Amino acid sequence: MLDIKFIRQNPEKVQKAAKDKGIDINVEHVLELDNKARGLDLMVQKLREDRNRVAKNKDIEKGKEIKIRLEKEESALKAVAQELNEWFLKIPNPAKPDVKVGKDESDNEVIRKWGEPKFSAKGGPASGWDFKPLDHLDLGEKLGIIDVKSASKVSGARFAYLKGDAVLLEFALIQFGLETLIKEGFIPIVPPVLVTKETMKALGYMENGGQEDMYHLEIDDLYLVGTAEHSLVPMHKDEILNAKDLPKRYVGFSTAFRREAGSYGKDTKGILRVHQFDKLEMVSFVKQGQDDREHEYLLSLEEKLFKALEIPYQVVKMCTGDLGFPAARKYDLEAWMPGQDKYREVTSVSTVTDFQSRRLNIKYQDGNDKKYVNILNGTAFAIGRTIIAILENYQNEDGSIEVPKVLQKFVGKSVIR
RNA sequence: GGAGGAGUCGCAUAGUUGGUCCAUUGCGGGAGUUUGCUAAAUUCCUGAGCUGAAUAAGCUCGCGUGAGUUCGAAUCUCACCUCCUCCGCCA
Repeated sequence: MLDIKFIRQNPEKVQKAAKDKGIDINVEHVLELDNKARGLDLMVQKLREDRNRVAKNKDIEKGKEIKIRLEKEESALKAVAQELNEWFLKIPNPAKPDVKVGKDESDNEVIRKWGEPKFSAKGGPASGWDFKPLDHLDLGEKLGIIDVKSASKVSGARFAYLKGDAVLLEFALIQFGLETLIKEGFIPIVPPVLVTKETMKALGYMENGGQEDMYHLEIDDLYLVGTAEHSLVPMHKDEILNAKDLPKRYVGFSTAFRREAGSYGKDTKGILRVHQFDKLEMVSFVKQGQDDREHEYLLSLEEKLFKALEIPYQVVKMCTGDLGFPAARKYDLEAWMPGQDKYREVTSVSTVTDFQSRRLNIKYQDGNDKKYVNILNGTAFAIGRTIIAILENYQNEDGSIEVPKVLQKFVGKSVIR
């Protein structure tokens, strides 16, 4: 949610920002409702003033008269305020000025690359590789560490069993990620994975069809989180943090649940796109105006982790059309995946500025002022996809897998065979 | 699931025969003054908004949430939510 004052003062800016994100809203209509609500509010306040004065004088007759008028105005105000709120919440967070205006992912920009893509079709055997790489599912099945078939019997499509050394890899990634981030001062958290509808709404993910991708438990009206962010960010709902305690950084470990509605037929092979996967997620709460710096910091940590794994990647900066509703800027880190001969998204880091903290009412006390915090979130490891990248990049001709050096002490071996 | 108890302006507290409560006090936080420093003393400010050029003045709302009773509710009624204690069940 934006500051209504900001919308009053910059209606055309807000309108354009929504358009850039491909979201259809009518700012003028919102301002009309706002105007109407303010007029009614003024009248209601005046009547209440009269009422209070009359009550003090114990003028019962006059009080009765005011009461009737007040009830009428109050219900009118309530109706307008409700309609206003409905439209108001549909206004997306504008992108930062440095974000490129674009329609969809085809307009995203690759801003840097790291590492030499192995097994690249372009470089091919010429670059020293004399066998054709397998994809993660072929490797995983050969090694007996990924089982999609059994999962489909038990749970349906887009689920998987990780077995044996894949499980060791998962826990190694978690340990390595935690070790790295705890050194940076992050507080580790295991959060709830079920949250209320109010929480999801407050996060701004129920707008524009966002609820389509979340599992909903009807009897209890609870939602399964799509990422730990969904329960980490609202942890401080309705709180006033101390400026001294900022920045506050958390690293959460949880399972993420996604319906993947609308992605039928896309990435159906293996565990690239599944309904359930585990994830290490970073969330930062920072002071106003410090989100840009924090954004670069979180991105640098993501890069640090993948550099440590020695997996080639590229950093992609999202254009306005690919940002999502609450984000003001977003970077994806795409790891090289030889099985597909392309880079695929493995992490994502966004600043939502004060968009979520307004709805969630998370402030900090800075001197005498109470200000809304800026919130950022980013992936440390999406475990499943990181395992894919490891299997495919570290494969040998015989189908065995070298274990990345930094993970060896956690896996307890240097080769998976 | 059952029985009790409780939810007050960052934290902790006072206030329930309805009417100087537009809510007490302490701590924390902020601004200033004083003492050479550390530290302490002391004054003022410290819920959210609205009208307004205004750091002038005034007003409204706010005591878990939402309804209701009333001329008037933190105080009365109802529903709901959350937390605590005990019992039952269970990883």
